[in-house]
Amino acid sequence: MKKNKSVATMQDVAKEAKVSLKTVSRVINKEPNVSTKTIEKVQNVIDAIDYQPNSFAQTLARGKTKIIGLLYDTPSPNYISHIMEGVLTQCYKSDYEVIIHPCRFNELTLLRDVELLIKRTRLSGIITTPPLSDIEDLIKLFKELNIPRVLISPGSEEVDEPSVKTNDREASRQLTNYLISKGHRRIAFIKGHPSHLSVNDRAKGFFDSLNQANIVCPNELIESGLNTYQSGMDCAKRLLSLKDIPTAIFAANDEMAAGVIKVAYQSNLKIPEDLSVVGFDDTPMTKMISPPLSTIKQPLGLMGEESAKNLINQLEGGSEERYSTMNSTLIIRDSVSEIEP
Amino acid sequence: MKKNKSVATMQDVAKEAKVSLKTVSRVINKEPNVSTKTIEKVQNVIDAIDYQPNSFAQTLARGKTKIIGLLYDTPSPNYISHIMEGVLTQCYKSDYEVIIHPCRFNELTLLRDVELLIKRTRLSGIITTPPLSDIEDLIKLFKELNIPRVLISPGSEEVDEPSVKTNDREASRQLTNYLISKGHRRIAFIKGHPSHLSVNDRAKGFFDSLNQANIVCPNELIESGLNTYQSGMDCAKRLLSLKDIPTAIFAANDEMAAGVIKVAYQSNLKIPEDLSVVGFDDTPMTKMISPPLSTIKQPLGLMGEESAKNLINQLEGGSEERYSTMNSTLIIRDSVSEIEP
DNA sequence: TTGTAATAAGACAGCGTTGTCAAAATAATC
DNA sequence: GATTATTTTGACAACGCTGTCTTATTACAA
Repeated sequence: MKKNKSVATMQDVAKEAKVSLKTVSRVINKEPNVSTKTIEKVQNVIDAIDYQPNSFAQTLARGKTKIIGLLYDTPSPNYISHIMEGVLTQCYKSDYEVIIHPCRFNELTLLRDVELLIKRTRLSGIITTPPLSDIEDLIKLFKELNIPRVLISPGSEEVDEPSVKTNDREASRQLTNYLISKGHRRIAFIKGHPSHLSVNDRAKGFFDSLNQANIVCPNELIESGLNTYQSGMDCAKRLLSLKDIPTAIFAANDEMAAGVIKVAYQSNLKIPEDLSVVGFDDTPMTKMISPPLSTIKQPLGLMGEESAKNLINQLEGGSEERYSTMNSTLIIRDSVSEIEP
Repeated sequence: MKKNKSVATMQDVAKEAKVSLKTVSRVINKEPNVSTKTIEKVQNVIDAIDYQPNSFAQTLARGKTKIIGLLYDTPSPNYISHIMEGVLTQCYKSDYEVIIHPCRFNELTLLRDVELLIKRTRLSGIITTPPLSDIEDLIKLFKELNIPRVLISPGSEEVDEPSVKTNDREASRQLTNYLISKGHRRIAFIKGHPSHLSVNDRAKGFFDSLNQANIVCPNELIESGLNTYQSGMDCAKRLLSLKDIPTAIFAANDEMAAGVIKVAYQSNLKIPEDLSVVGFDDTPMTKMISPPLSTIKQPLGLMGEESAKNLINQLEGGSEERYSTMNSTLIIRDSVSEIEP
């Protein structure tokens, strides 16, 4: 009586198909130099007994893993889960596993944690999301460990690292153009968290547009938030207590924009009649607040897919472009009104 | 010249510490019958060369994995990311890996997909989130494959499966009590997606409360939505076009509640003055809509931790309770007003 | 002391694959 | 048809660890 509990192994296939182990291995890995007759014979047995290769044995024998680590620092659930979705989709296709790893930006142990993760799990490649993509020490670590990587939305303009970016600056410029086209001239901007460089690219687009239209933006109209609802409220309070309040406020993310709207209502301002507001990210709640927020949408799922594709390409020795830029798009809803200039 | 690129192996440790492979193995796995002197000696070497065991070799040799699969069906990003956080935390402590796997509830291939996942990755255990926790065929599959599992929030009252539940029914009752205590008598309820059983537990609590207070709820006040913002709007439209509209609406989740609020505003009803609204889930946006929504919060992170704990306990042969119930809590904000009965 | 039990350490064979190299089968050449 | 080139297959040793069994060492008793 054979052992029957455990899963089918390559031995079983080989015996059943009357070929050697190696031949089965060849069929599974689609290696060349196997006659079509043999392929068919082996494949039939594989299908018949529903054989699945043991990835641990494969990994051990090959001496390298097929695992990608996705590092994130608890940004919004919305952000990470869409990125994740894309990464998973792509990795699934190429037969890679994904290990999701939450990090803490501020922790002293971050570098050591990541180093241990890499060594322990033998990660073959890494994808980082903001704000991790901007931690120089982390990138230095990757270089030292010589581990392939892709940075999602790194903030600094010139990174010499494989990365997936969005044209946030351009999108931001367009959104500002839109405000200007609606007659707004006194437009405030609420910047994002100072250490989230990518969010601050958005400010650049804002200024691009203003410059282009020859509008000067007084300092009092530039606030700096922390990406949170609360900080949006704080900034809005300051802006709305100005003697001459802005006619429109552009917040670097939706959460802060929601804070602005809240404060505006508290000050008995109607939106968009008395104040126009726009955000950035197209988080689900933007549809649900009143009025629905005009904003900018990043193709998060695609960005995830693209980064995985890029990384896998590196791992498999492909030679495709290592930098890509994806298009964010304007979502126009009801939070902006036309005013007399 | 030795090979120096690759990572340190147990061989290296053994050689350096002048002990056998097996002894190193013993130290690493904290097996008994090693003298403290040897332990120290070996541990020093391990620390010195920063040795990390190769988990693939371990897995292969042990014949079983330390991997947990987390299955989900793209519910709200908020839900899954918090559950995930808890699961990861717990697994990290116990040295388990986690594979996150998105499923499609409706797909015909679901069962086969999951079966392949299990076989391919040699999952040692599985955690499911709603609505997957309610798919009987899936649970049957788990039984057949004899794979340890924990269901998060299964809908049916009596599941004979290890599970982590919340006292949603009770919380729901309390929230309804709260509405009643504020003078509301004509209260509408919007049920959730028919196939999301767990969401529908919430209706039960609603009726519990009404019965207890001897309030009869006419059928016209019971609507059935699909958990989405849009469906909340649809239901609200019907409810608010009744000749005698309710004074309060309880939606089985926040998204639908947000839809209700939207429609109420469109109908020029003020909230909470003209209509009270409550939701369920405490999604982040509930704080950001106007008025902030009263709702119920599930301890998602803890639920994740608890399920992982439960599962790992099963895997390691522990004998703790396999069913646990966690407390959801009322979050009272500003979406309910007191009315004259 | 000597013998015996308990404890500590080691030898060695797998675990299920793949890589290397050699052997066998087939095809191509003269 | 014999010889050589090419394609197809197989034997066997890793990969880095753990489980089992054996041997060496120490502790304990008589």
